[in-house]
Amino acid sequence: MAPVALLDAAEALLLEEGYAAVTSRRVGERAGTNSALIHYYFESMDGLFVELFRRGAERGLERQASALQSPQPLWALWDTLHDHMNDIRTVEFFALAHHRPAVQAAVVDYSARYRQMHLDVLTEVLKGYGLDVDTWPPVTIILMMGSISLLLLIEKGFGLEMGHAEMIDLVERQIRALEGDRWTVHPALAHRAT
Amino acid sequence: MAPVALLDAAEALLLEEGYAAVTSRRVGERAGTNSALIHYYFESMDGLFVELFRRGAERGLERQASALQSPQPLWALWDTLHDHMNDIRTVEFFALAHHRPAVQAAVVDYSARYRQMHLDVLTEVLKGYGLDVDTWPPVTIILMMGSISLLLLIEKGFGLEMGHAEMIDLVERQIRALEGDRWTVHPALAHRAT
DNA sequence: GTCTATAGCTGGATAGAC
DNA sequence: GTCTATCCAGCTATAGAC
Repeated sequence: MAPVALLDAAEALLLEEGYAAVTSRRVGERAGTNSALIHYYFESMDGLFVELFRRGAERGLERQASALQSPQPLWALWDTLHDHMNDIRTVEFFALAHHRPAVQAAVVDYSARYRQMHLDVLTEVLKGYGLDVDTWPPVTIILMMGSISLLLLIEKGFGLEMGHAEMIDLVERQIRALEGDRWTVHPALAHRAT
Repeated sequence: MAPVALLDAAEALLLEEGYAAVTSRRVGERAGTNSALIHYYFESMDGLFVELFRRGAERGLERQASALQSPQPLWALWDTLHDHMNDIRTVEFFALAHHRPAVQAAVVDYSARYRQMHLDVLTEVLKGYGLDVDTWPPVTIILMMGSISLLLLIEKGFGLEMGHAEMIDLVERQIRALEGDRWTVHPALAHRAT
């Protein structure tokens, strides 16, 4: 029995029922074993949650780094952000971080690394497009795309879509103005949820 | 003993320690009584959460309606959104909604009412400012201000502020371009957190 | 209305056999 | 490594005295 089976079980529960359903008993049961193994491999539930977060964040970081090498990095970033599974994970871990300091530390750590990576790549790209970076600093473009897509996904998950079409249209018009029409979905994004 | 004391106790726990700390025992204890009264007044924890959400949402709706009557509605909206307490409430209830259908229904209901109210007021205001509403539909302005301020508050709560200064500066430059310099903080917002 | 007491679960974590 | 068994704590909800 490998610890990865426990992480997979925990992830499935997190996505399907929220973090409150991720209990040692249920994770053990879902992995076809029992709760004692969680403490053997991860010490505590805190350890399990942190490890689960790290695994997902690390995967996301690689996927985005790859996407940003696309000939259309803005389209590629916008498309990676539209991942419903990633969004649920994000919301659940934001909430978890509120009362698990170990989780909060991991969330902050990876959020900073995401932002720095986006910044490193997009600063050059946006300058290359002739964007006036004094008026529109690259980090604001990143923050806007991230915050808008997060809110839209949360609301959509609740069945609330008032203004979403207009918002998506606006963002895509801005991207188009900088980067031209979207050509193809980057291979690294081909699996993304709609 | 009035049920409002139980709501106050529940609210304090929610803001201080997150929704996981809002248990019938702790709410009763904090209100100086016991858990049985919660079931007497609210039927169940679901009932308590829904009522707590409604009370906060109703207050917020009134406060924002009042703020939007300011001579500078955009500044007023931007300022009301910068309320840290409201933000914690929002995040906690988003997470709660994920596994309490009764809470989700209330969240969706009030979110739609907020958006509609913002839209009713700002559509006229923005047209009055000469904004090109075909390029920038009012609902997109509302969604952008809401999503950006939410993400900034979440991150700030975690101690992550990379790019925040630039983002705030950008938003405030856009508001200034439409509505001029901020003059005074509207009275209805004077209590807001920084 | 408000209390105490308690039923009935479910949780995290550990001890100890194999 | 993996299991069963178990401790102890916490939860929601209800019954019944006052």
